Amino acid sequence: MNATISEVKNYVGGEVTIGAWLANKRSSGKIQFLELRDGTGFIQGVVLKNEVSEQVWEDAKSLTQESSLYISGTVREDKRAPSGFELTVTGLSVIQIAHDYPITPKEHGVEFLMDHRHLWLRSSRQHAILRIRNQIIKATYDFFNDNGFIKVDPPILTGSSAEGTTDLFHTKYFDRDAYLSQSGQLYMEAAAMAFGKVFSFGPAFRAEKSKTRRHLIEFWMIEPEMAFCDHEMNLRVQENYVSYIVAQVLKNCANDLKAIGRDTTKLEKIKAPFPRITYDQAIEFLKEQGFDDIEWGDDFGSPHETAIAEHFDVPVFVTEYPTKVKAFYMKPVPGREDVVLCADLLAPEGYGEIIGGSQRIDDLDLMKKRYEQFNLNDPSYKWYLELRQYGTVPHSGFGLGLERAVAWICGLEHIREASPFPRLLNRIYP
RNA sequence: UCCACAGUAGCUCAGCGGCAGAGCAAUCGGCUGUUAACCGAUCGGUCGUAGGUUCGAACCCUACCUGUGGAGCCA
Repeated sequence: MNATISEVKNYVGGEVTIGAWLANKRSSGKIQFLELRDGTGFIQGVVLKNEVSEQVWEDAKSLTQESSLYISGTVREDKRAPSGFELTVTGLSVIQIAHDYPITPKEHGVEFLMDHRHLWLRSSRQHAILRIRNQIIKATYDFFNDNGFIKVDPPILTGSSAEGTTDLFHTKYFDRDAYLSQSGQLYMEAAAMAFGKVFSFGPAFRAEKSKTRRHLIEFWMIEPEMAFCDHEMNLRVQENYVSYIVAQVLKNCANDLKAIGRDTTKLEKIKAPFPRITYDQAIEFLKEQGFDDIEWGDDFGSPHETAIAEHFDVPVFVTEYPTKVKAFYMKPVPGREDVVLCADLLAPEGYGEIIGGSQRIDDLDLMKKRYEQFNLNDPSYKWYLELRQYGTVPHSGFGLGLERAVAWICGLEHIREASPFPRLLNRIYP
């Protein structure tokens, strides 16, 4: 019977054949222990010299780390095995003997592992992280589909920048200039005016020389946008969504969280509603904490964000930032033009901003004024202004960085492990 | 772009002015319950690159290259 390692528990006492790689091997004269992996899990195969043919014994002896094979054996429950099951080997067929596999069972440095990312993905730790990433992706699709959103995909190649602040990757669009998208938000606003509630999930590119544990050059972003939705409703969607993905990971990835040593008691506290503080209050708080390098009107630096987030053990919304430090499309707080209806969601444990969101300007005249202020009268922005011209409505949305969420939920030291093939400053290989 | 730290065997590191080292990996041998197995042996080097100081440089100095951490910017 062909089986995967994850299915082996259904065949106790029976004989199975598994396609696998050799993760490690320990031998002892007349007994060999083969640590096998097949992508679904790990199992130990036990080869006994006086119970198998000479050929099987010699083939087992020839196996090296990451050699590929089909292996047959009898499934047995065993308390000594980490998974509870072992395979008493009856036969094996070598596909390929691998020579000099670079990643050994000992420790390695970051540079070496990143150079071998295509092989590093085979390790149990990377497996656990990427399975949790997959669970977050699945939970994202489920959450938005179950709440009346439809997925609409914004373009990746664009003729102009969405916010004008960050550096974009430049490319050619036949004989014209084009850029890789840093955000699909403006397009999602158009989609929201067509479908009501929409979300996107796709790659974003930022050509910034950022070099920290929180930054990727290419990352995946989830960007919901909702018509007839104000700032307050927007925050509620955000806290419900984040609580949902954390709950789904806790429910469905217990083994993976254990494999990477995540303290799940910290995740169990992540339940909506989340605390909120205004920018005004945050500035006051920072002054009390002894920060003298920030004044009202400045955007927060990393140390400021960390100080605020450390004060809470759940994510915290910082709301109503000064108009001048935020994007041109954010709606001012009624009766107070100097701050806008926006919020950043700061993750606990120093993981920084995982969501940025706002209510958007719906007033045509105000948006025209912003176009003047931000010099957006280029024809490529005309369509965005027209969204306010033909049946404008209050609307809001946000963007969540997938890898930052993965890094936080997994408790990773660095965001690079949250992406299968991370693009970092000076690294586009493999 | 700026600041800090680091490049020595395939990998992780020690050596810090006087003979180039260890553990792991690899290769060979031993062991019937191993879990990063263990034990013995063998193999393994342009000390990042270029220049300088010195009787003598892996070690001190200068420049460059590469990497890592951080700042700014952001999700």
